[in-house]
Amino acid sequence: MSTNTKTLSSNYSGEDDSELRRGQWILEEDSLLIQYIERHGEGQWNLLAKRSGLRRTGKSCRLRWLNYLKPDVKRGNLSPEEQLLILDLHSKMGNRWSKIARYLPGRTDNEIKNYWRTRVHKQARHLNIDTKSREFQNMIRCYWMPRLKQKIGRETSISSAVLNQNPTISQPRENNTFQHFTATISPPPQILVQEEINMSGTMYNLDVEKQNTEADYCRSSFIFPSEPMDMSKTAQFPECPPFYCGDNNGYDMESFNLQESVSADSAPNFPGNSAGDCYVAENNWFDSDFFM
DNA sequence: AATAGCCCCAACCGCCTACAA
DNA sequence: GTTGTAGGCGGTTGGGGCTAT
Repeated sequence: MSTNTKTLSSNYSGEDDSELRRGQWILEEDSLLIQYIERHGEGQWNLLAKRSGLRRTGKSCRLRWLNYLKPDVKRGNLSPEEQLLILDLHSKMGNRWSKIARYLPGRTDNEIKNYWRTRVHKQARHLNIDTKSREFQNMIRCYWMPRLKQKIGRETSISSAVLNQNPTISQPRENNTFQHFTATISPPPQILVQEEINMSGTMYNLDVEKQNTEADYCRSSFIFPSEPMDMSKTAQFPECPPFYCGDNNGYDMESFNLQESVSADSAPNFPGNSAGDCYVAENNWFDSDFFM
């Protein structure tokens, strides 16, 4: 859904000048905003709203610019790597969308929040689990993230195979290879150093207010076995362990299917319950340092 | 083909904190 | 201490597109 395709509405020029406009932005408004920012820069949003000729609140102008018009805003579906990073960062930061967004260049806090509320909450709904519950968070860590890693690993091996078969093709340094992703993703600038977290072999300094129990929990060995992560092992992942892999809806989100796979009641048990621990441990899916 | 229902997401609101004047 | 502004967060809304019937 792009509001960029909208054109001047019939009643736009005829509206009462004293009234603030609301709702979808139109091309003319976008142009006005862009031109004003090109001349005067960002900031002073209330002043901008008055002087630019836009009949919008400063806040609305700011949101429109930051979430949509700013040149470096990335459009389109989140890659598996981005999804994985969101899931991981959310497990550490909680709903600190803007902070999470700093680790995903070009993605906005609103986009990440929408992703979380639509895709992730959807899974929780299907499983009849509260997203704030430990069960759901462990579901994400034990199944969802591994599946994303598996997907990333598959893509990597496929692209490698293609390259091997076509040695004349020059290898692009694309972000759809997990190795490249982990090697190049950089911590956001100007982040306060409060906590160091080793993520994918890179030390990140996360501005985490609370040293919450989730972060501690993430480090627990039964969630992340202690053996070093070997991406080649992703091929050993069960193709569809208790998951239903359909319903992609054009996104990379793997879905859980309550009926066919696992329900909240029958799910492998989580912390404090050995069944789930064993399941993960036996498959040895993670490395304890991989996302920490 | 029509339409009802669902999904996604841009945009909004209200509240909050931080900071400068 | 007060006020105004910017920015962040959580929740919500509404429109457009898609899908199932």
